[in-house]
Amino acid sequence: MVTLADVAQHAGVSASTVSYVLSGKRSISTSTRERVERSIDQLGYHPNAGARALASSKSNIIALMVPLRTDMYVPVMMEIAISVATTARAHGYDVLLLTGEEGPATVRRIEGSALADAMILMDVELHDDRLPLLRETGRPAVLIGLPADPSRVSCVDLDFAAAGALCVEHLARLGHRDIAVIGEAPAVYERHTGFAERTLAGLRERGRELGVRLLHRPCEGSYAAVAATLARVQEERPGTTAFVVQNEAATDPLLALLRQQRRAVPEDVSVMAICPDQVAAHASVPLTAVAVPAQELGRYAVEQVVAKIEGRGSDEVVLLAPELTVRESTGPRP
Amino acid sequence: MVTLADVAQHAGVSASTVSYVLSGKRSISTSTRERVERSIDQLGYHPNAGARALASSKSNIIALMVPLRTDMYVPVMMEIAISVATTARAHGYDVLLLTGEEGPATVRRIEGSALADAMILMDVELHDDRLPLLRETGRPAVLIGLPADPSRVSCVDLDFAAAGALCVEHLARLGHRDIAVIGEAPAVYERHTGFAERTLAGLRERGRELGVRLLHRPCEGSYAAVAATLARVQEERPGTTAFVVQNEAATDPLLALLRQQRRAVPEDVSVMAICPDQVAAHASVPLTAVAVPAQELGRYAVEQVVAKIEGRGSDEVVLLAPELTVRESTGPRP
DNA sequence: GTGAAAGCGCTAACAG
DNA sequence: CTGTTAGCGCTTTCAC
Repeated sequence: MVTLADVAQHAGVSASTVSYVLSGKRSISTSTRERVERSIDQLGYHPNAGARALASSKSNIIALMVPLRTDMYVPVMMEIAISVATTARAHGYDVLLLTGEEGPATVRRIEGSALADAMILMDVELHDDRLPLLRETGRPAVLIGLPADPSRVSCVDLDFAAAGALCVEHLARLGHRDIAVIGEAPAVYERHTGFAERTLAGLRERGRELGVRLLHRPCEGSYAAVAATLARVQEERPGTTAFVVQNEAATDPLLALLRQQRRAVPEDVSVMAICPDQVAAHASVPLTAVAVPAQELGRYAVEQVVAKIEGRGSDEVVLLAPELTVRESTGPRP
Repeated sequence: MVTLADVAQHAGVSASTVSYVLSGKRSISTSTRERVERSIDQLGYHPNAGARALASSKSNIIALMVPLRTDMYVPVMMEIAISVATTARAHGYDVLLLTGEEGPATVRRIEGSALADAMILMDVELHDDRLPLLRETGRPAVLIGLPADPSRVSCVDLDFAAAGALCVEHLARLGHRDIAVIGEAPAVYERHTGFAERTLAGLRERGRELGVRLLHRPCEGSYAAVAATLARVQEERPGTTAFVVQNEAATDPLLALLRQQRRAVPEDVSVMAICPDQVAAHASVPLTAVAVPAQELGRYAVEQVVAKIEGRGSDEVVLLAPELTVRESTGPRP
C-alpha cells in the first residue's frame, strides 16, 4: 500500500508538503508541486480514506436514504439515486446507500460513527420521524420531498401543487369539465407522503376556480387495479372526458383499457400524466405530461448539501416549477 | 462526540477493555462487560468509522458498482441494489453506491483509498475491463453476471441459457413450432453483455433439439419500437404462434399490440417472458414467465462477498436454476 | 481478566 | 515556501 510518506520520500519532500499539494491549502512552488504530482501518479498513490476522515473529521461521503417500499414508482427513485451518485462524484463525494428501514436509528448510527458528512433523504413523510434527530445533530441535510415542518433542513421537490393546477388548466382550456384523477396507491396516501396530497390540493383548488368537476381515486399500478378503478369512475361519472394519472405505472394499463373500449385518445377522451418525460414520451400514445424532473432533483439536492458542508448555503425550500409538455394524448372535449 | 475513551472513563475501565467488549476478541468478566455496555448506550456511543478503518484496515463497507446506462431494465437493478443494501446491513456492512462511469479508474480509486473491503459489480460485460484490475488487487469481489473468464473472481447469475431452454421446452410441449424472440435493446448485444447472448444460445440450442424455428430480434422497450419489431416478425414469419420476450419493458406494449390486432392471448398466440415475477404477475395478461430472481441475486452476492472478507468462501460461479411459472399467457398452438 | 502503549495514515497548527 | 510535530479514535500487541 502506498502512503503519503512514501510519496514524500520519493519526491524528496516532507509529508505535509504532499498533503498541501493535495489539498491546495497553501501555496507550493511550481517545481516541487510538479515533482510531488509526478511521484503521486508514478507510485499510484491514493489517500487512505479512513486516515483522512479521522484526521480531518470529513469523510467525503454523503448518505442517501432511499425508501425500502415497493409501492412507489421505482424508476424515479433509481433515476434520482443515480443522479445523486453522479453529481456527488463530480464534487468529490461518494454516496452511501441506506435503505430507510430503521429510520431514526440509522440517522443516529451515521451521525455517531461520523460515516457521512451529510444526508439526503428521499420518500419524506409529512411528519417524518427522522427529522427531529436530523435537526438535533446539526449535520447538513437535504430532503427530497416536503415535510409539514421544513424548518432547519433544506428541501427540494417538484411543486406538485402547481403541477396539479397546470394539469387542470390545460384540460379546462380544452373544454373538459369532468376530470378523473387516477392517483397513487392507497398506501401512499395513508403514509401521508406529501407529494400526493399536494398534487391533489393543487388539482382541486384550480378545479374549483375553473369550475371543473374532479373525481379522485387512489389506484395501484397493476392492470387489474386500473381496470377496476376505471370501471368505477365510468360508473360514477359517465361524463368524464379526461384523466390525470399520477401513478406512472397506471398510464399504460389505462391507455390499453381505453383502447379496448374503443375510446380513442385523444379524440374521445384525453389522458395526461405526472411522470418522468421518458415515460411519457414512450407510452403507446405519447403523453401530454408534467415532468417529474428526477435528475434535477438529485443534482440539486447534492449541490445544496455540498454547499452546506462547505459552509456556504443555508436552509431553504426549493420547489421546482413544473413544466407541461403537450404531446398527443390530449385534445378538445368531444 | 462520544469516544471510546469517554466510555472507558464512564465505566471505570481502560480503553482496550471497551474495545474488546465491542469486538468480543477476548473474554471479559460478565460484570465489567455489563458495566461497559451500560455506559455505551447511556452515552449513546458509536465507534468512529474512520478511526476504526484506519486502525483495523477494515472499513465495513461494500462497494456496489451499478451501470449508468439507461438501456437496461431499471427495476431489476433497483431491486438488486436494495437487496444488496439490506443484506449487507444484516451482516454489519454499509454499501457504497458507485456508478459505473469510469470503470477501471473507480476500481483503482476504491482499492487505493481502502474505502471498501470488497466490491460487487453489476452489468458485467463479456470482456469487462474492470476484471484485470480487480484480480490484481486481490480484494474480494463478486460479479452479478458472467464474464468470458470468471477465474479468480466469484460470479452469481441466473442460468440464462437454462432459462432460454426452459422457454422453448414449454412452448414446444404446447405444440408451437415457430417462435419469435423479442430480445433486449440492440445496445445490450453490442456491448456483449453476457446474459442476453447466453439466453439466446439456450433458446437456440433447445430449439434445434426440439425442431422449433426461432426468429430473434433485438428491440427497444418503447411502444413504437415494439410495434415495428412485431410488424417485421409477422411479415418474415407469418406462422409465428409464440413469443418469448426478454426485454421486460416490451411485454406490455406487445400485449397491447396483439390485442389491437384481435389476436387473443393465449388462444391465438402465446407470450412468455423472462422477467421479475412481479412484472409478470401484473401484466394485462398474467404472464407465463421465467423469473429473474433479483433479490436472491443481491442477497447471494453479499453473502458470498462477506464470506470472502472473513476468509471463508472461495471463488466460484453460481448459476441459479431458472424457475418457470405458468400463468395465463401461454396455451396450445391454435 | 485487564491495562499501557505503540501505531494506523493523514491533517493542521506551529515554526522557520 | 517548506519542514516538524502533535494528535484524530481505535485496534492490538505486549505485559501483568
